[in-house]
Amino acid sequence: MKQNSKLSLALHALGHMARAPGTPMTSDLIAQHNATNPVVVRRVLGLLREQGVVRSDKGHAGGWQLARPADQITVADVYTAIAEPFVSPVELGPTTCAIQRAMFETVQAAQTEAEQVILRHFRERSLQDLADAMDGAISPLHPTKTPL
Amino acid sequence: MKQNSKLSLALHALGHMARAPGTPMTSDLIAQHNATNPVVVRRVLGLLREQGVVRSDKGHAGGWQLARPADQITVADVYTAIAEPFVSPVELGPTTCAIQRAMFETVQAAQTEAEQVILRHFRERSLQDLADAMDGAISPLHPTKTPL
DNA sequence: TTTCATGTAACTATATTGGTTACGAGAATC
DNA sequence: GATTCTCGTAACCAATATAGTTACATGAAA
Repeated sequence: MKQNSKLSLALHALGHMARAPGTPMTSDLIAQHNATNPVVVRRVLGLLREQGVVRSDKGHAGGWQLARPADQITVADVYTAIAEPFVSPVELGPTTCAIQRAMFETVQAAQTEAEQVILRHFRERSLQDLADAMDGAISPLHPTKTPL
Repeated sequence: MKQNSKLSLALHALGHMARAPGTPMTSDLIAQHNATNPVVVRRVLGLLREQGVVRSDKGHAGGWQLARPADQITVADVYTAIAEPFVSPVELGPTTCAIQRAMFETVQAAQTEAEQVILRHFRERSLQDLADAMDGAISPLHPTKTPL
């Protein structure tokens, strides 16, 4: 796995869950599909469970599945559950320097708006949209490939 | 120094340079002001020199100064010279999975627009704006504190 | 009771980042 | 010309963050 890997892992796994509602996926299976470790999968999906996005069950026929229909879960739900914003805020220690404060304000304003843009994008995408990609259905947000 | 430290260091230093045009600042002085090391300062400002934002001179009365007037250098110039975008693109290895590709497109679209937003903000700010902050002048982008 | 699966702690491995040391080169001063 | 000041850069070290791994406990179904 590489960077931003948690979100990739989560979205990929949930996308597949969206295609087989009611059929739990095991951490082991997900790990294999993503060239990683079951424990890592549990760590990531555990964050989603805390936010009520997925549920997990132990024992035979156990595993992970969506907590509600795929069209009622947005990419933003997953993104915020991961709790790792793309733009991590700059920090400003105690300073008396007006230049530093001015710089900080500028950077922070840009970062805040950037993060909002990301959330806006992600709110417009459901897991169902991702799952539909497998049927060759192209999302309305990329009309370039529309059949006609 | 902490995270995003390069940009902070650079903007802080250049902000001060903007207030004393023609007077070079040494790496040593900048390092002290930022609780870091002269070598680190040279590494960061070296990136800016490559992009023609600052110049450096050796020997007595040497040091760093702006390569052009402060009102002709934007925060975006500095930001891009640092070459460390706030939103680092997700990577997608070779995959045949349509869900992964759909996910990748969604994330990438959001990231691209977010980065554009950041650049737009930064292009509207010059080093002169930052320097003016020391005179109590409040930037037009934060009219809340306008004297009246 | 065995097996399957998650839950979680603890440790290890690796990558990134910044800090440090060391040495070289050019420019001004003495 | 020698000294001093400054940047330029390579090489190494330390700290941090992230993911991978092992180990063991818990709960549920067969």
